[in-house]
Amino acid sequence: MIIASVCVDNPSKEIDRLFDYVVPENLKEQIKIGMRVIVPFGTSNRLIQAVVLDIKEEQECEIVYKEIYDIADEEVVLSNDLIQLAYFMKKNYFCTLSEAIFSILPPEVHFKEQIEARLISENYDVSKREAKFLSMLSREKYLKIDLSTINLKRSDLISLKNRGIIDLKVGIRQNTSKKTIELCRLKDLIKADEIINNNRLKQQKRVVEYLIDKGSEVTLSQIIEELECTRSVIKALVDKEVVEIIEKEVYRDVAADYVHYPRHSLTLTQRKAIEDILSSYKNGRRVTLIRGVTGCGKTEIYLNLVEHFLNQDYGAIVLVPEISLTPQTVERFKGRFGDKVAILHSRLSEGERYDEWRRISRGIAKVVVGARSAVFAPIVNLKLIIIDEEHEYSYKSELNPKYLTKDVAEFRVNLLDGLLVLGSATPSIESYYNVSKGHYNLVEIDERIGDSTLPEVKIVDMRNELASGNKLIFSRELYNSIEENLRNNKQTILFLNRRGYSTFVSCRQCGYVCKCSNCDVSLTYHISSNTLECHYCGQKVNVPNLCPKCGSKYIKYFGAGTEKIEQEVKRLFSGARVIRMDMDTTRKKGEHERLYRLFKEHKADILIGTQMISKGMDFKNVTLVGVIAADTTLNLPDFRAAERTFQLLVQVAGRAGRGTDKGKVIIQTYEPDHYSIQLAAVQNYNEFYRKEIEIRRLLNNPPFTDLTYFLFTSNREDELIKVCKLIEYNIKRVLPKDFTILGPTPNFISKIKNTYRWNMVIKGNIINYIELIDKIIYDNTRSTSVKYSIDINPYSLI
DNA sequence: AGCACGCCGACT
DNA sequence: GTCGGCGTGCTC
Repeated sequence: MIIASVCVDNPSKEIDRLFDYVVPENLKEQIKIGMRVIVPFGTSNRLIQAVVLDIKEEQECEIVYKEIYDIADEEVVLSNDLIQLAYFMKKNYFCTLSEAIFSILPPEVHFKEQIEARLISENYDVSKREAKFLSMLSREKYLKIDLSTINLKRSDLISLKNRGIIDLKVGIRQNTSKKTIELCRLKDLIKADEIINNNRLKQQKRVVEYLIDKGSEVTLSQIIEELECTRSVIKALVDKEVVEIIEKEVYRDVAADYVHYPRHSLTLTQRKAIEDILSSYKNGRRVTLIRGVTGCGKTEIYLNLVEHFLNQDYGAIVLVPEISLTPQTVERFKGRFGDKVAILHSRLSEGERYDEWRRISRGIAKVVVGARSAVFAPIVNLKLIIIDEEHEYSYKSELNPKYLTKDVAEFRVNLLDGLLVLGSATPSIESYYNVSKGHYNLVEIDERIGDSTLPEVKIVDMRNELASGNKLIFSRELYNSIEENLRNNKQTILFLNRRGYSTFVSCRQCGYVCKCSNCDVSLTYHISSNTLECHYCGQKVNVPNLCPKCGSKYIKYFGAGTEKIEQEVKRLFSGARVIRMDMDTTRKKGEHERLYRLFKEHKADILIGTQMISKGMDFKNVTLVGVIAADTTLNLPDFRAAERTFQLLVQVAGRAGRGTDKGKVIIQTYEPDHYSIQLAAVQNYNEFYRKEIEIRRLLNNPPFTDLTYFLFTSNREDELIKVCKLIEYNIKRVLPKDFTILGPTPNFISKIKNTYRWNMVIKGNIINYIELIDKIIYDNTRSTSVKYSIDINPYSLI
């Protein structure tokens, strides 16, 4: 008897183990490790998907195993290296094997069980509820049943079947259908001749002649379009067996319209960088970090590296932070490698992503360009992974498993003897630390491509502005520069990492601040909707005319967001054409690209935006970048605040002066002496690293230790506190003395959507204690209202 | 996580 | 007596 051990698609901790199934006779030849199968599961045998992880022969066994219902695809979906990756993730990220496996597979291949029922006997004795259901059924044919809309449970249906009242057909339905096109071709040439010689059938004759002329298969839609005929003409020919229609699977084309992107001649620096990377790879170095200033031509280096591996028939993965934000990168890769490139990002429809995924796994696409999850792409013969802007926080998954893309990529290249290239102008402290320890090879590039030079950066102390009587959001320096830029017909980018109009609304008489009723945060005023909005739960409320607490009418708006900047710009610089890009203006699909192109084509003079405009965008005509408030990220209670501020400022500054004209950057701040602002202004990464790494060492923060962040949530505050303390006590007993446990304490945002939040942080190398701690937390929360999430080395401790 | 089973109170 | 609410325990 052949037994297959499978991992079922169920994220629950309770069943985080393999289950054995008998492989039926008809599947014995086809079944392989890494295949997706459908199995009956649980007492009611509902059908779910699973992945085969082991196949073994067993002579006799005491347990009666169930049989595998069917295979889900013809091919293996999880290659051996990806299976090993799943185990790696389970071991490192506090997640179940199922969570790991089903985040490696594309999410859209999920199955839905489909139940159909038919009435077979009307002589029944049933309950009212059952009778109501039976009245919907018919004797003649099976009807699809949606369990969520009827008042019966699965077991009730089975009971009806067992009593001989209905018959059931249980099957599965794949959520994402393959897209097919209809191809038309000649079937019978003699009959075709008859049609041509028959003068009465003018339209049919045209179709046949057209097909003969083309000499091969033509799509149905093409015939209809070109001959301006209808479907019925072709249908008639099909009925006469003159032509036949075949359905062929097509892949939805994700970036069909690309223009060829020619090979650029490389600069000496670029050539040296490539040689360095490849020779260190030959010497067994798996990882190279490129630290290159913004605008130094990293993409061209990536393109050449990919080409180098493609020439040897190896595949590559290129990761960029949230790809839709950088249409340029897609253009370049598609333009250079054409159909060999697959694109994977979050804004693809399910069908599109599924198609791209299969193009990859079948080896049709050799290169994938994508966001975070594309690191799992089943590239055939994978040898190269590139992570651009490697420091970006979007490379850390916020969902379970909370993997760091770089770790996954490193695991994969180590397994496949491949090469990992990390690129950034401001590498993460962790990565650069790996360089200093000799784990990574380093390539540094300090010159920009062509004539463009690094912009001149000015730091403006906003305290002086206020002291000099300037109450505007813009300093005099920034104001004058914007005006000058408008006069010279140059473009300006204004950056502020806060959306909305004002960040909080407060009463000047009693100090009351408008807060969300569901969350522990202040509400943001949005002028476009004239409401107060909660950025955590989305609640919108009307602005009070009078203070809800003291009844005074001195309600005032404090703090500026992008909406306010937009309004101020329009007020102060009348005639300037303004585009605002933030979550509110780019929510609609395609809106992001539209605004990007508008600005690129110089249809606007000033671009105002949040984080989303800080990376990847390349505007030649931008000579001025203004950072409205550099301190917004600096003062958060987070050990990475300085690093994030530095990175953000360098990235934003890099948007200026990418063309021939020298750029200018103005950074407004209330803390002009802070080292991350000072060093960002002169773009001195090395000095920043030296300062920052010392602080990390002193405070024992990553990369010197692991930080494990536990978030506990519940809508019952008292129980939450009790459980947290209990967990802390139990963990303290098992962990060695060199571990530090911080907390448990209420979270920075102590309540979201009426759910209370407490957190706890453990400092120390935790990897060997994961299972133990996981069990303690699981046991202590099991029969309570407390939910938890665990994150190893999170990007933010807030 | 589902889902069934089983025990207990409410109600035609 | 039957309906349904939720605590408990299992899933090859």
